[in-house]
Amino acid sequence: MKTENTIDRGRPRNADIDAAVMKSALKLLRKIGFRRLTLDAVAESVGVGKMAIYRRWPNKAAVVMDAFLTLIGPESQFPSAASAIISLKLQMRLQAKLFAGDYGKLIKALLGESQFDEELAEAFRNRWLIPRREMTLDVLKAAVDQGDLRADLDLDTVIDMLYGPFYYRLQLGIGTLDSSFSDQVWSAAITGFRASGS
Amino acid sequence: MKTENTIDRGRPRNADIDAAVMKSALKLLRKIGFRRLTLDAVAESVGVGKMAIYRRWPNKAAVVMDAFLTLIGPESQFPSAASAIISLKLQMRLQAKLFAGDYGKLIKALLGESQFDEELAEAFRNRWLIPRREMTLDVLKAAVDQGDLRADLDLDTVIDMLYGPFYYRLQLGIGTLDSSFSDQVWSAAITGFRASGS
Amino acid sequence: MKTENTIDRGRPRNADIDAAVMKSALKLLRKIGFRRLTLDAVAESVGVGKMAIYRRWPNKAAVVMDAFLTLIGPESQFPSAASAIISLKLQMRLQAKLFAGDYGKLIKALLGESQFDEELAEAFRNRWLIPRREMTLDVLKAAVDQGDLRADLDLDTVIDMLYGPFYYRLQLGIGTLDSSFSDQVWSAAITGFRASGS
Amino acid sequence: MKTENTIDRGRPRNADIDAAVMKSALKLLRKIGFRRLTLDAVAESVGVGKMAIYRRWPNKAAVVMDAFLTLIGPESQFPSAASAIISLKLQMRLQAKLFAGDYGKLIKALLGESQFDEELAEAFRNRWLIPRREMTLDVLKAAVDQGDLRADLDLDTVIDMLYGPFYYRLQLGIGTLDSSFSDQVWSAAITGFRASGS
DNA sequence: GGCTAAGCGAGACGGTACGTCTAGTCTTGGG
DNA sequence: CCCAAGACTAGACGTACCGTCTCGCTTAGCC
Repeated sequence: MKTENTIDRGRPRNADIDAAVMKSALKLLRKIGFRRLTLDAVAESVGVGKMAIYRRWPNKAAVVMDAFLTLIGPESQFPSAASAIISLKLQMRLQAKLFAGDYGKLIKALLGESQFDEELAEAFRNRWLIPRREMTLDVLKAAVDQGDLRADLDLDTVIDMLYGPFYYRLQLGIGTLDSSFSDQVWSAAITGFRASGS
Repeated sequence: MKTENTIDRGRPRNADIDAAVMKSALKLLRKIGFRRLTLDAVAESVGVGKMAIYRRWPNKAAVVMDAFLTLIGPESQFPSAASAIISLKLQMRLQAKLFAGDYGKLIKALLGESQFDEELAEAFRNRWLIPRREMTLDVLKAAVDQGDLRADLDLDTVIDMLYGPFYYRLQLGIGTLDSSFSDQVWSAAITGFRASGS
Repeated sequence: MKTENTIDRGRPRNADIDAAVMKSALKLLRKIGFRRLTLDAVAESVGVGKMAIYRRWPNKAAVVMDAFLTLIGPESQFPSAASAIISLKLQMRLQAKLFAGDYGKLIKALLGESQFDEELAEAFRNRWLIPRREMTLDVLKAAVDQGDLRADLDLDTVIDMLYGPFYYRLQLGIGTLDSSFSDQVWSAAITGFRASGS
Repeated sequence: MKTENTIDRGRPRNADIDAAVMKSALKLLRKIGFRRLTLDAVAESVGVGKMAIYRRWPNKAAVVMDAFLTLIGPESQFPSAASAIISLKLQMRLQAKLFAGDYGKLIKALLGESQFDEELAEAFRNRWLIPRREMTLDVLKAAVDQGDLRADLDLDTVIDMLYGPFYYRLQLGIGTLDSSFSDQVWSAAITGFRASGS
């Protein structure tokens, strides 16, 4: 996707720096939070000039976002299960667990910062949100095929109802995020959207 | 609530300043957003010293939050209707409309900032969220009494499922916030939580 | 001359800071030189924010120039003597001594920096050079009246010939700056410019 | 001086680069001055890597100094004349003209920068100043031989008195640099240092 | 009517991070 | 070994804004 049509000239960027910066950023992020995290501190801890960072990312938020997405990329796949809705249920439990832990803090911070930075928001949407929605969409379609959900649903709205409550509790700081909660949301949704006549 | 046990001495505060500051803050907020809004700018535009502001509010976020709450306070009441669930449906439509407009931007900013400022988050919870949840709770209880919702529900979770999707779409910047969306969420929830046997 | 027609409003500047900054600047200047002197270091050593400095002076050079001029202001007066040319001779010895010491370093740096900063150059001219030239001019006029110098001289050029060699040796780093040198310059000039017919 | 005892191996340096770099450096120097001149800019304008420059000169100042000296090298020789002091007079006029023009600016900048950079100062002394002083010294000795100057003079000081005023006016930005000024300095000096009894 | 306490406009203050800039060095692939 | 390109470290720069403090002045209520 990132096709550079220019030939590679000059000293190539040191890929280790990318990784080291993101790692350090995540570490500091967990320790002191987004606001108090400074790129000066990151640069110093990595033993790198600030320019090496600003050459790669436009600002602090972008660094952290990239770090987060790189870290979390492979996780939160849908578990395989007997039926699509069971797979969904299990995945929602994982999400609850994820949100309740350290990742939750990261998401809080990044989503918060995204409210003020459209680029960041876009990165969050494109690299975190949409891929996960796509996966969910596939599962929901399977559930429709399997006769567990009605065929006339707006599946986007279904997704919003399934996952909205997670973000809500995470951001608003109200209620708990555990599998009990997750299961309630799931079962209510499944009941509400169940294939009629069942 | 704000019981001052000291006798009022000295020059009393000029109440006009409170209003003017909040008004100016809201105006700037809409124009340039929370981040780029400075209290210096507010103070100057009002023709007031910064101290006059900091005497009234502890920080920038508090000013904006107060402005927001003062502005929005009377709105978003539950409309009266034939049944509780219909009243709920109408209120959700109002909420969708609210979130889609200028208020949505304010909420975005304040909720975003709340991720980094616990005091702000608390103010948001106590002065915006909880009052509205209480109202919703009453309506839901009425709906239970009226036989439209099962009696064994965790109503807090019900609220999360009803309103979570709104915040989700607002914060994530995905999808639209209109009465069609609102109605879908409502009807799915009502179906999912309907009194059994109906 | 510095008549401010605006009424004094707001918190007045703390005059101690002016003095402390200049003092610290001079101290650091002597220790590490102009180039390696940073206003960050000055600010920190004084326990002052950088803004407090930038509010008073536009840049590093201005701080140092001001410090220098404040420090040196009262010095290098013409000593009284039997005749004008003797007073001149004594003053030139003082100047040689001045240039050979710490002040010489300051002047080197400031004059060097002035080559790149016209404002600075102007300050140097107006607050250091011209006052001293005026004094010298008076002495030279007296010497003319006393019959020790011809009356048809361009006294500005005389001054250049008297003091040019000092700056030359200071800036070029060639030769020594002592009273022997000073006396040679003086006697050659006096001989060259002596009233004719002697 | 720069005797390399290693056999020439590998690709030979491209001699065109030396000239092109110095030319570009001079051009930029005139346009934006020493301070704002960057070797990055020079390298780019010449279409050369920075290393090609740093392989040839140790730093920015050296490049510019070299450019200046290469440019100015052949000029400002002593014109031949009937007597040594007349030759001196003519040369001083040339110097005045030189200082008043573009070369003056270069010298201003280089001498200014020399106040902060000992290497540069040394280059300036060794490659500009001293050669010219040597030439002047020869002329002054001839003048002594020809009976126009006393034999007991410290000729170094004589040189300082002859040329100091030029640098003084150049650096301090006071007075004009023309042949009238030059002649005044010359005649005063000649008179002051004339062989006694003449 | 004078006293006292607090409010007020203005703006200085310490602190802190920002993102930019440049010097001089290093590292690619290729000649 | 040279070259073009450009990444790299180091570190100062000048700006911005926060929340606090201080000045001279004003405005109330209390004695």
